[in-house]
Amino acid sequence: MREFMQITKALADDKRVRTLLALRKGELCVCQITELFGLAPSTVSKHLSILFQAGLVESRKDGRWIYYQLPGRKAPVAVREALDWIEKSLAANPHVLKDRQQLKKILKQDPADLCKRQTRK
Amino acid sequence: MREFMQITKALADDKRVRTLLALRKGELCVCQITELFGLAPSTVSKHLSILFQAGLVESRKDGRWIYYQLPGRKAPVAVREALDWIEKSLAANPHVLKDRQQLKKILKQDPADLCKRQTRK
DNA sequence: TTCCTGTTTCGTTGTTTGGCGAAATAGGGA
DNA sequence: TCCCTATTTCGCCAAACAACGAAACAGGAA
Repeated sequence: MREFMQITKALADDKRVRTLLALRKGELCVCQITELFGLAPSTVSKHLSILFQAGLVESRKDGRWIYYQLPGRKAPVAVREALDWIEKSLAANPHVLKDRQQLKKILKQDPADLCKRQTRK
Repeated sequence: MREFMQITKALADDKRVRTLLALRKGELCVCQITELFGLAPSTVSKHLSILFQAGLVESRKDGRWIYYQLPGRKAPVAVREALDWIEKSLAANPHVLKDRQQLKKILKQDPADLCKRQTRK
């Protein structure tokens, strides 16, 4: 019950749901997600921590960079079903499609530049 | 997006999730759910209103009594998938089984008596 | 009509949560 | 070693939220 409620609470914020949808196409580092939403890096980090603790994302460290991705096939049923549910319900949503367009632009840029701009703003 | 987030927010509270699971066996009136959780009637009413606005429950009026139930087959996909997800993830959960035992006892009592006791407490 | 009662609405209170910026952490590179 | 930088942690604030009790709202019964 506790674990399940951690998932539902993690999904009760649109930024976190949109993060999961953005990760469908592959892993992203914190600064790329930060750029997508226009939030402060610390805020995005908190969101990712909540998703992580619910088991909805995994993370991988590469030097100074931390990449987040959707969990693999061995994830708990509750997690897999949740991700399927989101996918089915929102795949065609205008807001989500807009995010994907925006993400395409972000992926063309150098992540290091994104980070530098974010810390100075 | 807005509608979907209404569903996720509605599910981000364990009383509301447990309410949906309690309704699997059939409709319940407010005072029966109130008895199940030991909350104030006004609190339960608010919870049901949130579930209703998210489309996760339907209601039926019978005199002074209002019965809540799970939505029928014509409910939106996002709602049906959400209910399936909850069912699959929590059907065997100890806490949920305990609720079901408690609900059995409640169903044996006269709803009118439940209500009277609740308003006086 | 006037009661009685199941439910909802309203106003208040204490807690949780999302957001930020500043400071701390961790991991290259000079 | 000492910087530089990507990310996290911490402390704070405002908004959102769960809970309650009191009052309002139905709808049947007298």
